[in-house]
Amino acid sequence: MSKCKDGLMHIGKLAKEAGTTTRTVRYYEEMGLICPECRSSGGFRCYSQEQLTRLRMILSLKEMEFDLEHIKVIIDKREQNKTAGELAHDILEDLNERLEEVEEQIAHYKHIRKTLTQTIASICACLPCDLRVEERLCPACQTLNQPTCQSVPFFHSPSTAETLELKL
Amino acid sequence: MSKCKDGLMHIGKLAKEAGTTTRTVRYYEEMGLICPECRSSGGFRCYSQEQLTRLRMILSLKEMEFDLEHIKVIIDKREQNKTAGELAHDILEDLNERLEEVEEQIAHYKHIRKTLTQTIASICACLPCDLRVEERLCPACQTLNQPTCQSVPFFHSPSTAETLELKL
DNA sequence: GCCCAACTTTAACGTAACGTCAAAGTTTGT
DNA sequence: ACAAACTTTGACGTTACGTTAAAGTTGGGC
Repeated sequence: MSKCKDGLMHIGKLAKEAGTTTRTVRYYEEMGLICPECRSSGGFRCYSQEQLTRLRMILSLKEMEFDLEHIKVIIDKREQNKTAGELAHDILEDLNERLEEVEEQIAHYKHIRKTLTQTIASICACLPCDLRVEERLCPACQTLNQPTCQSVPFFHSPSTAETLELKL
Repeated sequence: MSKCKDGLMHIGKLAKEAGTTTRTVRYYEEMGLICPECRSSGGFRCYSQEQLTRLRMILSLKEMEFDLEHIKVIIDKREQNKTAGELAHDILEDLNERLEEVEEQIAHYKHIRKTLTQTIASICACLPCDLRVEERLCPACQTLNQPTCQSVPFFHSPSTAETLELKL
């Protein structure tokens, strides 16, 4: 298997151990997130367990969908020689902020889900219609009330759509 | 105000009416989603109400976060001269598929939320610790059980982290 | 008819986080 | 010493526009 001096490893091993790709590791290096311990005489990157730990930390933060710029800020805080308590205080701010954003994402997608289910329901009403696009509103649609008809313009002539709220 | 012949409008008016930007409209044209009715003698794009309706439809689909390629497929279905019922059937497939994706998004973010709240809880346990990074695990952390200690490596020496699950 | 403000045109670079070649050099095992 | 497997740097592609920039067009007022 791949050998490297001193218990160090090349980029492929590092990536596999952390469950990511070599491209990702190189990109993180470009972004200043991680840096090899040294290079082999031929120029290969060599990493220690310390780098592996750091990479795993980065990936854990990425799972929480922090952007790389933010991750950089967060892991750099470790080097600032604060006490664990101070560090915890700082990091908790980031985590709580992120938590709020995630709550917003959940609310956002719930809103989309609502729109989708409503639209689906109203379009179901169009299933029995045999008219074609040029023929404007079918009688069934004409008798339906506003909310149900919101999706109608999608199927019928645009000229009739002007007076309707376009939900789809 | 801006005038254009025949009740047509230039791109700025169209964008404003639809609640978007001129750049977006031009981009959609590039992508083949929308196309001006004609051009003025000087080369300005001129749009009719029909285009406005189409643009609004596109934007409605975008609110449900369909990607543009998919939106193109969906709105092109209107031109296929099917009956409204057939069309409804087709579109419902797209909407239901999208609905499933959205459900997955919600589940995904709920998972992240869970990870975040757990991590926050465990890091709170580190708040009273006065030790610095070089000093390895503090006594308090050593006596804590596994789940609570998962976040410790972030604060302490990476060399101690090897034996712990890295959650953060 | 002329002028100017407001609008529009095309072109092109920037974004975020990598994926995916490509061509050339390195390690490693045999 | 040779080949397979790995690594290197470099560079373009992705999505849906935002943001200048430089130059041309419109429309209204005088």
